[in-house]
Amino acid sequence: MSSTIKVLLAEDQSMVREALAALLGLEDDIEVVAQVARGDEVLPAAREHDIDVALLDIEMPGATGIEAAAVLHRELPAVKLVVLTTFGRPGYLRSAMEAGADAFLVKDAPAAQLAEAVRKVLAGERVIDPTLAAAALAEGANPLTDREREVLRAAEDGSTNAELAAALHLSQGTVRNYLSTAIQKLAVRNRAEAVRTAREKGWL
Amino acid sequence: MSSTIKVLLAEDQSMVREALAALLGLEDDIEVVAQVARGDEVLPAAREHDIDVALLDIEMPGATGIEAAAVLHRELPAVKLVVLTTFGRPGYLRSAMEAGADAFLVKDAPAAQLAEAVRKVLAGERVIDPTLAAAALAEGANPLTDREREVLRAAEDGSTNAELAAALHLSQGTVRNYLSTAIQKLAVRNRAEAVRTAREKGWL
DNA sequence: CTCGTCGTATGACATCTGTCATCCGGCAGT
DNA sequence: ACTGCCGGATGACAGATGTCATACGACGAG
Repeated sequence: MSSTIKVLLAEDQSMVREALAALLGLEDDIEVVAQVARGDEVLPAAREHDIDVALLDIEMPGATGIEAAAVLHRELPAVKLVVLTTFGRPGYLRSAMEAGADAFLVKDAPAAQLAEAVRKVLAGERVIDPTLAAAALAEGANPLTDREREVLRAAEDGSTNAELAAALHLSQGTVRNYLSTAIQKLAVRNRAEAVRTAREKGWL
Repeated sequence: MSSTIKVLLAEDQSMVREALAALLGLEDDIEVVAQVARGDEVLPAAREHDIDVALLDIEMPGATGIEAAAVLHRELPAVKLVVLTTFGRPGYLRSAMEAGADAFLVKDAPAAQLAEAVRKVLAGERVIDPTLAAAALAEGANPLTDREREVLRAAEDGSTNAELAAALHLSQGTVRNYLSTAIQKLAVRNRAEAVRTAREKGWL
């Protein structure tokens, strides 16, 4: 091994981030050279530190790990991307791969897989949970239009049609139409279930 | 230092759990002697390993960290309890303290606080984020009755009144009454918002 | 014993939500 | 040029939801 693998770690929960850093620190060939807590701090930190691999949590303020991955892929294509998430949602996997991720790990996988994944992506391999990959393929693509997603996202907190209409500059009837079509596409019975299953599939 | 502090670590996400173990492993005076991934495995593991401190994540299958804390407090009162959670919900803090927790940490606190908390609880101190403590006190107690909570919990996934009535062996009208009073108590405008704010406050 | 609260229930009413048909303008394929 | 889809809108209707008054038995506090 010529020199250590330089890793950027992006994860918003300090305790988890520093714990993961400690875990990776146990590996002789890996060095965590930068840590950030927000998605929008990833690119600047990556530029500053000349890293080999970026380890990105999806759920972060500022920008999601997937958005950060897309930016890194465009701006620093040599950097390998490992996306890490609590939720093994097939839609997340799909978006992550589209954003140029080289590996996709869920946090309830064994810890040993983390260092493994870092080494493998650097060797040019891709690391993906086969079960999840199958699920992502089986599920098909996101059937929702942009607007439908927007309305669903806005409806998540329990806003009424009137509030949604005001917030999105739409008529109340249009809001209901979008929700109605979304409900049908998702084969559920009301907006709450629609929001739920769309989230679950990673389609929001 | 007479001997090392023996810690049980309960957290369902392997990667996080093992990372936290690695973090604690860096401390000379602390030793993680047992790890479990489910709330209902806490007591047996604690019995087997003769531990000083239990570190309990709240969000776990089997039983929540708070439930596990209550059980440990009753069965092994000598064991100190550190409750750890992603969500700094005041209601969680309240329940954790009622369950006999000695420390309450949120995962986005600095990692150093974890080892600190372990040492402090062993020394008989209590460790609580002052901001969170203030919020818990300011918020007052949970105003919802048992049944209202049950119905709200059941309504979380978007079930209709008919489904809720069937699931809870109630009449449809009664379900609506409970939801109505819950909505009023929480000062919101529909069940979705009610579920949301109740969750947020840790009242479910 | 009485008062308040909880769990449960009903009926009536007003409003919100979900569905459907229908329409328009824009834009991408063929 | 035609077809189809998307974004946007309206109106009508049925069904779900939220509110309110009211009722009853159980139970704990006073």
